[in-house]
Amino acid sequence: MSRPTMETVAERAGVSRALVSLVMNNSSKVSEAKRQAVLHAAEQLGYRPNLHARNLAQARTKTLGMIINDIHNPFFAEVVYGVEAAADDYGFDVLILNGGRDAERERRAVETHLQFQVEALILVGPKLDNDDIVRASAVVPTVVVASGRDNPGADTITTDDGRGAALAVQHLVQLGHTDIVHIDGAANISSRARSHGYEKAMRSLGLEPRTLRGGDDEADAEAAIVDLAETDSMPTAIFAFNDLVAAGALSTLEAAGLRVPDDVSVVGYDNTFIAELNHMSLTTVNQPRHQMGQLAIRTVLERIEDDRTEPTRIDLAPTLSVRRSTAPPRKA
Amino acid sequence: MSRPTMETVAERAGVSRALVSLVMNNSSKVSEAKRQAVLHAAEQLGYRPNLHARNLAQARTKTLGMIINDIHNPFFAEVVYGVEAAADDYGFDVLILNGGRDAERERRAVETHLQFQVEALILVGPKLDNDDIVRASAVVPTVVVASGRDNPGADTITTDDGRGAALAVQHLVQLGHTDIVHIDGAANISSRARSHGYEKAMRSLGLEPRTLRGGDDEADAEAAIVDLAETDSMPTAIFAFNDLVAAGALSTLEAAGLRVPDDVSVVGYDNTFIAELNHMSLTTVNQPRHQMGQLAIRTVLERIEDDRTEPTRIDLAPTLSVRRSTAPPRKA
DNA sequence: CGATTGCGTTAGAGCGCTCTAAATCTTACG
DNA sequence: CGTAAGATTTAGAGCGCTCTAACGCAATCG
Repeated sequence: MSRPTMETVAERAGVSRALVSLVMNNSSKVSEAKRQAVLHAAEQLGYRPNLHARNLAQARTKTLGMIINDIHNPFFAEVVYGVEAAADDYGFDVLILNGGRDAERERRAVETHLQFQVEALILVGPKLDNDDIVRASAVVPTVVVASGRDNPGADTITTDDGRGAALAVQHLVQLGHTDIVHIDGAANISSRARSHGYEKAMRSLGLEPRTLRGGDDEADAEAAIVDLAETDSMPTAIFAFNDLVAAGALSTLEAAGLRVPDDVSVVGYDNTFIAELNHMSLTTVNQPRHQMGQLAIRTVLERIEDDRTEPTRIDLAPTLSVRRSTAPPRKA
Repeated sequence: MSRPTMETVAERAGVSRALVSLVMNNSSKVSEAKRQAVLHAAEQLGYRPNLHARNLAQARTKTLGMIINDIHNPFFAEVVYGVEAAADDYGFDVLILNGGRDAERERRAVETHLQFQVEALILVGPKLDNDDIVRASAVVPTVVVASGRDNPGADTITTDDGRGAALAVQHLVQLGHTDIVHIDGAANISSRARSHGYEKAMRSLGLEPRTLRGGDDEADAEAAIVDLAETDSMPTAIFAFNDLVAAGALSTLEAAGLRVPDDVSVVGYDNTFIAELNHMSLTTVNQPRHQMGQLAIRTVLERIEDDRTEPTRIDLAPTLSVRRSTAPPRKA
């Protein structure tokens, strides 16, 4: 039961194949009578245009390829929504491929997208290295979202991680904290920028930074906290690399008999929905993810249309979402 | 700078277009010399096969279309990984489209996939109604994952929600609870099955079920809990429709001055990663999501190959993940 | 009334690839 | 040395669609 083609529809409607094509692309120069006839025939046959044929004939696809670092990570979901909304405005389809936190898989995903002749590539938090990105952007306009690397050749949309870290520090200092420890993101791409921001902000306020090695999830916070507890050097506030690390800190602090925020304040990063959970109620740094997604599309499509060649770099301002995990330090 | 085609490669390698095709599909009947020549030429030119042309010529795409209810929801992510792993085994690409919790968007996504000539449709927790599903499965083999409806014409992979609810009840009863309230999922598709399972399990153990209206996220739990507190009819255990509702219950109980699990035990459903967070540590019902994803692919591909026509229905067994939100009731 | 305009419609080539059938080249053997 | 069997390679049609150029026809005009 092979699917009906334009030919079939044309025959049924008693017109030529070309006319059917015109109707399908709702051209204005088709008589109402024929248009109806064609639409009716198409309806009856359950006709559906074959995108592959169309793409081949048009030599363009109106399709964008997006690769998400990890479909697990709710941080990226919001970006996806932003991307989709904007792409929709421009009449582009967005194909999503899951990177699965693995550079090799991402590389294959890029290949698949290129074979699908996507008109642009949107890489959300890619694991790919600079070489891969150069290679990709040589073939097709590429935009990288939420990854602060160089991304030579590609457009880049980020938020200013240094600034975000500074916001966290400033908030804590305003509450009266002076002893603030940072648990970093270890090898994570954004880790450097955030810890630099933290350190710079601390120093500029005349405070001594203390950075401990963390990681990218809950378990990674534990060692750091345990260490603080054992060496009796528990600060009055902790600024964690991301919400998951912060969540880990929350549990471990509690297990050590400390209360948040009474004994220790905790700030996260990313404003994922776990920060929002009432039971967590985590003060955290927010990135305008939806907007980042939208800007990614605008930037890259503008590149297609105006064939700009030099890469653009947009760095948005983060904001702070204050919740109940931070409070003034207990009076000593 | 239009991309190189087979023609270009053939010319460069000094062979015919057909030979290039053979090499690209690594046919065994090509001499090593020519193969090298072709590969080399392709490499130099940065040649990449055009999937649209190939699909058109082959009249098949080796591509599967997946639609996810909501890319936000981490519950679905694991299913995606299962699907991808299995599809990979069979050499199929999986295109993901985001349903965005909206039936209309899903409908458009189905249309897009069909125009891409996908060989099968995988609907993960669809919002579509039965009619839509019938219509889709008339065109292409379709499998529905994690939605307990009829799904006429389509294959269905679910876990037994009734059984899952029973597991929760049995666990609580074994701990010694007899006063167990269920907060349901309101209009949610799986809500009926879970609350029925709960009620049946309660009765069969000689206990009186009490079901309150909930919803599908955190906020929805609040009213129910507040009601229990105000009418002074707080049970010793609560079984929530899903983890988010359970999380809502946790917060609201705490706000009311009750401790979990000391005063009240709480069980969730879905075993999303928030249940796993140490700070939550929620006892919850687990669905074998990865396996569900894999089975979805197997089922639907088997359908393609063996052209089976009657729909299959697979109902997997849930399990219980016991964590720290449940404990024996306090001695009265 | 023949020529002109324009609208609506269509023929036909071509997009990049696969696939069948046929052509060509080797090799082995009597 | 001739030839048949294999092993390689290639010509050419066709996949379903778009797009350009050209065609037919009715209305318009001098």
